[in-house]
Amino acid sequence: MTTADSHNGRRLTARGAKTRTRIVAAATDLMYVKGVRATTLDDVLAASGVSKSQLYHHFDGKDALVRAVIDNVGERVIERERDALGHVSTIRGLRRWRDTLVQSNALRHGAYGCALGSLASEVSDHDALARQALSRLFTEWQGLLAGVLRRLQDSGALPPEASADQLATGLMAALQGGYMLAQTAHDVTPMATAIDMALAHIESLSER
Amino acid sequence: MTTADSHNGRRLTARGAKTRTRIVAAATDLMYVKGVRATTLDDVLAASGVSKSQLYHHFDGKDALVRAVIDNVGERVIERERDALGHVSTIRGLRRWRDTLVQSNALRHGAYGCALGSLASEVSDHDALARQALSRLFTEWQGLLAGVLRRLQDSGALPPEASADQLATGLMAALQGGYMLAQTAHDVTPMATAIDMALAHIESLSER
DNA sequence: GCTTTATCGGACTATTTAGTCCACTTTATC
DNA sequence: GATAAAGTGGACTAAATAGTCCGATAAAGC
Repeated sequence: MTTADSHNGRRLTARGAKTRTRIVAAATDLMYVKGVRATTLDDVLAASGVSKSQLYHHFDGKDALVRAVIDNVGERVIERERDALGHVSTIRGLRRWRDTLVQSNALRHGAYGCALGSLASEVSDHDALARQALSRLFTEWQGLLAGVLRRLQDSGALPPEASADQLATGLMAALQGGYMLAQTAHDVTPMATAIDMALAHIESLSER
Repeated sequence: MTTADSHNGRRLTARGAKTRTRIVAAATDLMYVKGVRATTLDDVLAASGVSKSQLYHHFDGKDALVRAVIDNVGERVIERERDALGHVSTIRGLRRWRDTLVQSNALRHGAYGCALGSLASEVSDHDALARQALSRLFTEWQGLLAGVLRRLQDSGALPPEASADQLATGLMAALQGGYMLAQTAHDVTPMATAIDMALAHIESLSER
């Protein structure tokens, strides 16, 4: 993703790369807990212990930094989900995936929501490039879910006439909507209930 | 809801009430399309044609104004949903409700999301009072959905052992998650798919 | 009418925040 | 080691923005 760095063709020394990473890491954390707009560049500077000129040396401005954060969060989420879903081929495996997400969100009482989803709702109506990047990430994530569903079909645990893509969309919506309700209620229960309903539906398709 | 007005015990003349309404209406519109944080008080002033002293005369500050906007949006959404859901007692009625929401959102290519959901994700990590107000509104909205489901149970269209409350939570999550995915993709399809899956699940419970 | 209170306009202040600039240091390359 | 480019610190600027204040008008209550 080249949009995030303001100096594409430039040499980047190990020292520079390290600073850039520090900036993005600090911005990622801050924007997750405080929100994008509430996180000021000075906040990022203070948290990363970097000077202002460095930030503008590595990024064209706040929007570019936000896009770098999106890339960073996206990479981490996709990697996490690839590990969690890449080889799942049973309903039970899908339930274990659910348990992991719910328990991890329960630790914070659902307070911060989904790392990607929070970014999406905050950034969508401000920066079209960022919105598109997030859209691609959601698509990729959904693709991982669709892969699981197709493996279920291969093993006969899900009828072949079911649309894996549509079910994946529904499952992702349940997950994201659940995150949002949990965040608003400061209670993880609605998230768990929502995913459970989606999984129950998928499971029920093979029992008819 | 008394938290929104800074002068609770005070007299409020018809003129004053009108001004207050104008302010809230303008703020509601702006915050829906621009987002809460991106909407400045000067924006609200310009859009409502009101002076700054008036805004501070009626509200303690921006947070109080946001809470008034939440009350306003909440009232309108709940009233709309009460009209749309209050007497629904069939699956077909539920599908008509779905069609209305999807079509209305399709007009804007899903660009702005759910009026309540957008507020929720933006405000939750900043103002606890606002978050709680939104949480109550979601609960009330879900209650309307649960009412429909209970009427389905009364008429035998849904088995009595199903939990109307949990299904309502799942349906609301599908709706909100769908709104969010549609907003990110600028395409209403994922929202339609997500609600359809939730409705298919509800429908399937009576066919087993 | 008279008094009080609500309503109003808009200039003003203080602060925050994104973004600029320049002198200086480190690192890579030949 | 000389030179150029990357990296760095931090003061500075310009603009945006929340919030204050005061003088004035309109409305209400007696």
